[in-house]
Order: sequence, then C-alpha cells, then structure tokens
Amino acid sequence: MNDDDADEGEISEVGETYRPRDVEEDVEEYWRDTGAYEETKQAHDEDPDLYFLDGPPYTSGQMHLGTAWNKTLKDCFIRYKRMQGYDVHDQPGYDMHGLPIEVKVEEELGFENKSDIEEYGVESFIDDCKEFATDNLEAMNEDFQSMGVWMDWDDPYRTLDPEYMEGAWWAFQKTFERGLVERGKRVINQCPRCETAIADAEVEYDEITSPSIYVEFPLVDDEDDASLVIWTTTPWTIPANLYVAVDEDLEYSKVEAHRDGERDVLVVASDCLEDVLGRGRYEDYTVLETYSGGDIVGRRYRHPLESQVPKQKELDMEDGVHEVYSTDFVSAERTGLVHAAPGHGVDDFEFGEEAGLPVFSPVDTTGVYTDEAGEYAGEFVRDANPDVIEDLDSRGLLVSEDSTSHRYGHCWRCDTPIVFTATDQWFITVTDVKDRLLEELEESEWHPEWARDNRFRDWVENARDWNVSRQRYWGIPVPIWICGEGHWSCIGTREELRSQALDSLPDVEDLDLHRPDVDEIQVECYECGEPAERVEDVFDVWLDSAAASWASLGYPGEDEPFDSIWPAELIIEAHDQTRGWFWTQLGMSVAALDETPYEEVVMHGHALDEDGLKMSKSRGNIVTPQEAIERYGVDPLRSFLLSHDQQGDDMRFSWSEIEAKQRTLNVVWNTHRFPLPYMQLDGFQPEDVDVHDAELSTVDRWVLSRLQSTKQEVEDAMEGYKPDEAQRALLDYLTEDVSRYYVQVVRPRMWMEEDSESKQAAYATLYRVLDECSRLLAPYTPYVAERIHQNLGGETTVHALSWPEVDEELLDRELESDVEVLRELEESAANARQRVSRKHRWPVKRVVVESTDEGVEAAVERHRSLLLDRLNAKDVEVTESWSELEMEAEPQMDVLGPEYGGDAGEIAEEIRGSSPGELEDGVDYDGEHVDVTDDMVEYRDETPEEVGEAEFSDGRVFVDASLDREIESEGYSRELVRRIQEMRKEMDLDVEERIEVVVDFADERVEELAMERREFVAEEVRAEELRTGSVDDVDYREHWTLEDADVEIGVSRL
RNA sequence: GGGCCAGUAGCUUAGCCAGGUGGAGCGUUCGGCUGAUAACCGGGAGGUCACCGGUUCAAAUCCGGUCUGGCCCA
Repeated sequence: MNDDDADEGEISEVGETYRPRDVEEDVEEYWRDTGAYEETKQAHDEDPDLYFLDGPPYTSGQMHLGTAWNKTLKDCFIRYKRMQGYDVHDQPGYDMHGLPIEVKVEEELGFENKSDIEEYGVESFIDDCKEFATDNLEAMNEDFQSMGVWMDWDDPYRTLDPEYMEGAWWAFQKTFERGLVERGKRVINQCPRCETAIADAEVEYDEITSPSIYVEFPLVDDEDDASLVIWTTTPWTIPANLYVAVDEDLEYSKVEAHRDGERDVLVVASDCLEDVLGRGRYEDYTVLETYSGGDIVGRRYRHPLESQVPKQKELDMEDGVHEVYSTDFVSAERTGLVHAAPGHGVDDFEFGEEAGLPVFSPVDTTGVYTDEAGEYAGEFVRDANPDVIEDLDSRGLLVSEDSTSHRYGHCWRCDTPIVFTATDQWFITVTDVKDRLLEELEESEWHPEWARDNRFRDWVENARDWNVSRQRYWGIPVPIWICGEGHWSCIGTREELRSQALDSLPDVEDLDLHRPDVDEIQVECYECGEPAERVEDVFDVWLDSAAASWASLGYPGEDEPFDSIWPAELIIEAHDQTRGWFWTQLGMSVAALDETPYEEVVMHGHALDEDGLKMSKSRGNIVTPQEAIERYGVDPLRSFLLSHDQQGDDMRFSWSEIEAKQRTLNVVWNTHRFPLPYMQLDGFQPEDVDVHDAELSTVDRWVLSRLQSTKQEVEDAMEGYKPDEAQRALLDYLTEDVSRYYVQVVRPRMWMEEDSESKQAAYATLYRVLDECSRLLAPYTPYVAERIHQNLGGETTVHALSWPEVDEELLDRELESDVEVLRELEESAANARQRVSRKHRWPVKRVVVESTDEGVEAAVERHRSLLLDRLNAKDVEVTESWSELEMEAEPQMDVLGPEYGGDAGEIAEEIRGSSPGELEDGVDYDGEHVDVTDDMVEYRDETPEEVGEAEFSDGRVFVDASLDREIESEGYSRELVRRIQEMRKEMDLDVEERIEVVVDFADERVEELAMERREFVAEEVRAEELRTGSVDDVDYREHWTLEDADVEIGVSRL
C-alpha cells in the first residue's frame, strides 16, 4: 500500500485493489495520529445528551462472535446517533465480581471447596480474583477495539470500583427502606460444590439418569390398610417429606392387587392405574372404590421412613403434617400423587408455607445430611439414594424401582447437579411491587415488540422474589449489620459507613468495600446503639449490573451526570438477557426508585455456527472474531454481522457470506477509485463546483436523486433500529445504481481530454455521491468509510461529520422511476440480443418496446438519446401491440378464481392454449357455457427470425438484429478496435501512447467493411497510421478471428 | 413438560402483519465488456416455501398439529 501518504484535504489517486487489512491498518494509524476519536467526541460536545448504556460483559472469558456482534451493533448506533447530532454517552462497562470468576481462580489454584479458600486466606483469594478480572478486562478492551468499536476504552465502568459498589449499596438501602428486603428460608438452588445458593439464572439444564421409584405411604386408620402411591426421582428427599399432594378434581381409585402371594391396597389416580400396577408386576387387581381427590384431602399417613428418621415422629405431632392436600402442581402423570418436602422443592415449599406447615431440610450447604436425618446423617444426599430405596424395600413399601433420564439443573460454572434446600437467604421481594413492574415495563419501547409483549411480560408476571445473597467471597458485600438484639442496620454509602462505624475508618476514597476488610468493621446499631456485625453474605452478581444505570455514573457519590441524563435512553443486548440484565435492571430500579431505568431496548440474537447450532467448546465449532478478521478484515466482518435482521433472531455464521461482503465492499472501493485519477489530473476542486449550478445531465440528476432517496431509506431504517435494512439500501445504491449504472454511463465524459462543463458536472456529481456515501457507510464499515473520505480529500475524520441531510431540490421521483424503466428495458434488450446471439458491440437496427403502460412510453420519449446509447440501437419505438402473430391464451386465475370458485381450475384448462378466435364465443365445460372476457386471458405469441424477444414487467422488448452494410461496418470496426486495444494492453502501453497499426485481412469483404471506418478505428486506438497489408517488421503481432474472419494485426510503438 | 422466536434455491435471505401464478445477493453455468481490468456487466439453470391437516374459489402468507434449531422457564 502506498496510498497512506494521502495528503489531507486533497484528492489522491489510489492504485491498489481493496485489501481490507491494509486499509484498516492505515486508518487505525490515522485515527491514532490525529486523535480522531477525541475529535469526534469534541465535535458533538455541545449536542443534546443521549444516554446509551453498555451492558457489561463478564470478565471471565474473551470476546466471542456473539459479543463481537453485540458491540458492533452498539458501535453502529453510537456512530449513527452522533452523526445525527447527539452527545452520545459511550462508556463501556465490565462485570467483574461473582462466582464464575471465583471458580476460575479456584481452578487455577487447584481448590476443591470453600475450606481451601479459608485456608489460603480470604484476602489473598480476593486479590487473585481482582487480578484475574482486571487482566481479562484489559484483554477484552483490546478485543473490542480490534472490531473498530469506538467507546471510551480509557474509562470503562467497573463493578469492582468502590464508587460503583456504593451505587449498589445505595439502591439496596432504598429498597430496604421501602420495606422490600426480607430474610427468610426459601428453597434455593444450592450448589454443593460451591457451597452457595445460585440464582435461577445460573442453573443450566442437562440430561441425567436418576432412580425412578414408586413408593407406598400407608394411610392411617384405613379400613383396607390402603397406601398412597407416590413417584419420585429424588429418593433422598423422602426423609424430609411432610405432606402428599393430590388434585381435588382428579379421580382416584383404591385397588386391591396381588403379587407373589402378597396383598396390597393402593391409591392412585384412575388414569394411572394400569401403568402403576404394570410397573409393580401385580398379577391381578380389583377396584374397591373410586373417589375424587377432594375426598381424600385431610387423610393422614405414616411417614415411610419414620424409624430411620426419628425427627419425623416429632414432626408428626405438628398440625397438618403427614396429611393429604390438594394443590395445583399435581397432574394425572405417574401416580397422580406427589410427595412433597417443603425443605427441598419450590412448589412444595410455597404451598407448605400457605398451609402453615413447618420446613424440614436436614441437609447442610455441602449437600450432606445433618443429624436431623437420623440414620442417613453424614451421607451425601445423592449417595444416599440406594440406602433410602433399600430401606423402603425392606419395609415392603417399594412398589417398583427403575431409572429414568430427565433434565436436571446443574451449576453453570462447575456443572455439579444442584440440590434444592431451604436455607436462610436475603430477598428483594419484587413480588410486592409486581404491579409497578408491569406498569413500568410499558414505559419502555422494545425492538422487536414481541420481545416485550410475548416474552418479557411473561417473565415478569411469573417472577419470584429475588434471592440476592450468596455465601461467597468475591462480590459486593451485603450491607446489613446485625446487632446482638437481632436488629438490622442497612448502610447505603461509604460516608454513612464511616460515620456509623465504631472504630475510625480511612477517608472515603481509601475505603475498600470488599471482603474481608468490610467484615471487620462494626457499626452502631440504628435501633439500639449496640455494636453490630455485618452478615457474611455477598450479593448475587446480577445485582451488580442491575445497578449499572446509576452506579456507572458514579451516583450517589456524584449528582452529575445522573441528574441530567438518567434513565438510559437505549440498551442493546441479546435475547438471553430477558431473564438477565433486562430483568435485573428493571427489578432493582423499580424496587429502589419505583421507575424503569431504560427507555428503549433493542434485543438481538445469538451467533450460531454454519449449521445453525450453538457454538460451544464441546462441539468444537467455535469461530473466533479474530479468525474472521485475519481472513477477511474487520469491515467485511462488521458488514456481515450488521446484515442480519438483529431483532431477536439468531445469526448463522457463514464464511462465504463474509467473503461476499468483502466483494461488495470491493465494488464500493473500485467505484470510489475510478474517478480519482481523472479528478486529480484535471485538478478538480470540490468546492469550485456546486451540483446545484452545474450543467447536470440526466444521469447526473438521476444519481443525485437516488442519493436523496437512499439517505431517506437508510435513515428510516436506522430510526426503526434496523441496521440490516439500512446497510442493504446503502450498498444496493452503491453497487446497483452508482457502480453498475452511473459509472458505466459517465465513463466517456471522464475520458474527455479537454475541460468541459459536462465533465465538471460529472466530477461534481460523483464527488457529491461518494462524499455523502462515505458518511453513510461510517456506522457500518468505519475503516473503509474513513479511507474513502480521506481519498476524496477529507480534512477531518469522517466520523466527526454530520449525517447528510436529504436535499429536496435534488429529489426527482419521476426521473427515478423513468430510469428504472430504462434500465429494465436495457436489461430485457440485452436478454433479447442474447437470444439472437447479437453482441452488444454490434448496433441493432431498432428496438421495439411493446407496452400499454403510459409511463413506459413517456420514459422512453423523455430519455430517447440516453436509451439509444445504452441499447446501442439506431432507433427505438414504443407501441401498444407490435406483433400480429398467432397468439395463445393464458388463463388469469386472479380473475377466474373469485368469479367461478371451485370450477375455476377446469375453466382455466379449457382456455389455456386457445387462440383469440376460438375464445370469441366462450368455452364449454361440464355442459356449462362460459363467456370469456378480456380480463380472463392474456396472450403469448412468437417472433420472426433475427428478432430477439424478452419480457419486462410492463410488456415486451423486441430487438431487430438484422444486418445491413452500415451495421456490419460498424460491428467489424469495433471488433477491430477491441483487438488492437487488447494488444496495447498486452504491450503494456500507456493510455496516451501513439502507435502504428497494420492489419492483414484474410477476407476481402470484411476488410472493406472494417476499413470504411478507418478514421474511427485509428482515433479509438490512438494510431498515427492504420494501414492494411502483410504484417512484418512490427513490435508485436497477433492472429485474431473477427466473428468468422481471420486477421493478423501488427502494432508498433512510435 | 410449558412460553417465545425461527425453518423459503447449494449458501445468506426478502416476501408473511393486511391471502391472488415466490424476489434478491452469493455460488454455479453460459455469454458480454475491455481507458475501474488480479476489475466490471448480462442471461440461464436451480424452489414439494420443514412436514401433516384445516379454512378459502385461492395459502409461503391465516388456523391447528408434528419435526428440527435457538432462547427462556419448569
């Protein structure tokens, strides 16, 4: 690349083809050297604020294709909004706390559980976590910049900064003050390895194999000694069973059944009877009685393991324990009865709480039974399954035993199957403000709409109280202190902590809020003044990012910019964030501030592999952005990413599509490159010619009008958050209109040697088009946009410029539709030519356009000379009906259908292929007579030889390719010109270099025809002399065949 | 097991909300152009519109179900 010496402010020649990586390197350097990013920010300093909020990626990995897509979308909108005249808030963020990082650090240190951490020292562990997160941040910062994303990389918000953590404390305190913080037993997902509660969002579901057992629960005081039959895949929860659930509206049967000489009386749902008895291998059975679930509600049973678990005998004394209840979580599956352990199941717990039942959860944080589990104490719950089954069997209570595979929750980080246990946790009771959540949800606008209406609302409606506490180390400490009396004191800021602390603390700036430092601080209880200790828990990491909209702004430490820009106007994230950031932000903000923290949401999809499958390490189908950048470049990759409908849809990765994007950009590149040498040669100064005053030709006016329409289209699409449509409109304009049409038509004007108004107008037009397009391209492909802008003599970075406005004066809809017609005719004519094998180089006598559309005729009349030139035709005419040849009828179903209903098909068959005469009297079908009206048919016909025919949307085009002397003469002379030009190229001659040509024709007739235009040929090929005769003593010679005629051509330099 | 989204040519997709003989780009193939030339342009071939059923004179489009993939939940 040698075009990096492009002088600012001057049009430069570009000699190379498009090499994305070279362009990107050059532009990167230019941006660095000129401080382009700062310059751009400065240019919009005084504009109205726009608070875009970056969703913080988690600093445990690196950029993948999904995050690259996400940041590219964000960058695209940031650049666009800036150009639209906004001072866009562009601070990136990083989510740096939490269990995932702890797990990674534990892995590095070879730790297996929490006691390893305690032994190692919490302080050192915290330091390691911090280092890990910070290192990753640096790497990710670089990754994102390599995608050409312009954000404030020097100053990201980091959830581990004290001022950020304070934002979370403050909001939690607000929530606390509003009475929405609770402590209580809840059934939570416990990871026995990490020894902590994990959020619903942190549970991943995988297929596992579990025992599948049917168990008898003997009823108390039953005349037939009947037992309830329950089914479970978690035998280990039976020691904690407190009640059995049925559906009151379901029918149940009491049956007497026999196997191996034993008699059992069982109660199961009637629909499940056959299945259960089959599994139990019963030989026969008799239904003793049927009743509804409601009839057995309140019946008592004996706990099947009461002798193994003595605690169950105590619990049996309590009201309501070991009774049958009707709940809404029962269905007629398996047995239609559900064993419920409030200590180990969410539904079980919630219903148990309503019914006033106790919670029994004899399992510790590591998933090991406590002493309350009697004989099972000390055993890991899942390992106890066989013992439980054996004990049940030995008591004769096991109906059947099998195994089943089903989906079960696992810890997302260490993949350990979770255990549901009821433990003490801190909650934000979002269920208390659900109405407000649903109201505030309406205050935000979502793209696409269904993301909010069909998805997010559903999630919010079903949201449960948010368990925000984790029994871990690396996170924001829960700011609650408890005194000896059990009073809670909630601290909201560092300043408040200082003033409330019993010992004197360092200045606010030097106060770190992390564990273990904060654990050592005692505060004075707000209620009784006694010393209070902090609870040991840290926050769920989702609470960190939930506070981003104010915490990233340094609030409450700083009032500005929070007071002036909150809430966020725009957030852009993938669809997995419905349960994540979209939700936690809304939940936290409504709980603390009673208001939505964001106004507009753009939801995009995930990046899938080439087969539409998720990219994952285990599948080994991961494609990294770096790989794609190396192979094709950043701009092609961005262009590819932004070409997808991002509104909620997943994207399939495709190498060939990136390659296609690169080729499209290559066309754009060549389009901008084409006029540069001519402009430079003529010393064209953009500021000297205004397109409004220039002598514009039809195509000039047309391409400028199309520019206005394109700007409008692009802007409309961007305002609707559809960058894919915007980019498509722009690239279509550049390739279809500018490259494939305008540049083709305008070339001869650029080649004119002497200066002319016409040439100046062409320069001005193309300059205007390219200059504005470089700005339009900026949000999508920032590098190549910048390069084009610079090559056109841009004085500042393109990204600091304003979005080009639509110039109504240059808009001419009629002209646009005229040219659309002309181009269609041109295409059809090319098609017609091909059918009679007539090259475009050979003129044709005339082109006949057959159309009844008045617009077509008008367009042709208005632009006759342009069209003749494009068609390479001597004449063009428009007629309503040109051919009188035999015509064949084609039935029109859109008319026949509504008219004849079910008979339309048959009538159509009668009509098809008939001549107009045959249809004059109508057709008969099935004994009925039908009149055939004009609108029911259209006719096709055939054309004479030497006339090519092709259709276009409003009719047909006929090309009369018959030859006469003039046409042959012109054709052969042009054939000759092309061969000589080819030889000039092979000889590597300069464009201006003069030559001498000698041609030896084998065919006299061809010689005569071609030489009739000797001067034309000589001028075209810049020959001082063009003669015929034998070729000898020349610099370069070659044999050719012109159509069927052999010639030998000799060319010599002068 | 439930909710949401998607399934259109070899590939990427438009069309679907407001039903009337399926468009485009890439690839492929044939051809053209030859002062953007390691470029550029045109034509052709290529589609049971995932599958099954329903509504309708008429369904890619509306309705119900199935399958596949994705996200979320249980």
